[in-house]
Amino acid sequence: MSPDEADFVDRMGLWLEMAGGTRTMGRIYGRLMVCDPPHQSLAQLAEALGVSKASVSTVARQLQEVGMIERRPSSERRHEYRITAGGFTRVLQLQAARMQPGIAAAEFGLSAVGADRSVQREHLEELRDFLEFCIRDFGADFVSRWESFRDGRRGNGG
Amino acid sequence: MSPDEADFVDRMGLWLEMAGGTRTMGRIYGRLMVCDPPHQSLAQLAEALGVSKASVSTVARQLQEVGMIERRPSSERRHEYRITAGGFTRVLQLQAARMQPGIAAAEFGLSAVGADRSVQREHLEELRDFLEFCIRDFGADFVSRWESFRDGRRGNGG
DNA sequence: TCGTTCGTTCAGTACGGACTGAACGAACTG
DNA sequence: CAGTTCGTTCAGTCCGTACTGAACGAACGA
Repeated sequence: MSPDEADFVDRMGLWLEMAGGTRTMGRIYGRLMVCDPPHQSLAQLAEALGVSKASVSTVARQLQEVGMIERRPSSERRHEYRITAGGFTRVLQLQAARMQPGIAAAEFGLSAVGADRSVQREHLEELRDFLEFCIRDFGADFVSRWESFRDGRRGNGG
Repeated sequence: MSPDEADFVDRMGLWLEMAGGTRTMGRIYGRLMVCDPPHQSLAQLAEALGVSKASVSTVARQLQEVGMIERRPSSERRHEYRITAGGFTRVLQLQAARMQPGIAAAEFGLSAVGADRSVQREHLEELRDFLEFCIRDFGADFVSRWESFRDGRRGNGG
């Protein structure tokens, strides 16, 4: 791995760490973005990144569970990890799903504050409505908007 | 504070904790959503939530910095904390701003991988384009979509 | 001026989680 | 069958951070 590639990998690690993930998660994803060939085994990732196989095993499964990377068997025991195309949209949708408990909390609050407290009820209703809107807006609408944006940019020549 | 209100406050705490924040942050915000009157002093919040003034001081400032609550002076020294109407949209926009370093990382990666590696360049370009799209889509477009959704629901008597 | 109350700050603690090393089971090679 | 490699799992460590208690500065009432 060239120094610039290693630098990129570390930047991805710092970025994902700042964005709420872990550094190793970002470094694994960054490595898979730039490695040649674009698929790697778990041991290769651990070797290239200088982290333990245990970390890669754990974190790679997390990345796979959220749909950021995919793992396909090369031999019976060995696996190849690679980037999932368009995995970002899935992450956004998973984030949207996290908002459901907030809706439940807001509705519970509405059952708790009493009909006479209009200001408090408005706060609760606005939270509930906003989260419902987010779930809807981050669903199919978002993906189609993203695809049209991407295709338009590609049509213009990157 | 009624038991149901306290229950709501704790649910908000658990929810924000799950969503990446802290429990106290969610509990303070939940308390401000349902308290009567809808504005409270720092000492009142600490008393009602059973946490130290130090925590409330720190966390309330964080909530204020991201625009979720506002603090206005009641006397010279004393302050009133209250919910900021529509504070959620600001949080989303702050999240969007966090994507900028990812764009920078992707562009750095593009300068590192060489023009012959098309697969890797596509990964990097897709990340860059996706993040740029998110920043754009979470901007004014998102707010206007949310406002029309909210007004439509209010018009229907939700 | 003095005492009280309110909010901030700082050192310390306690808890969670990211990461590691080692042990283990499961497949290829001879 | 024995030896090697690969991936998973688990106990343990280490570090960041959420939270507390106490000390402090700044404003009100007397």
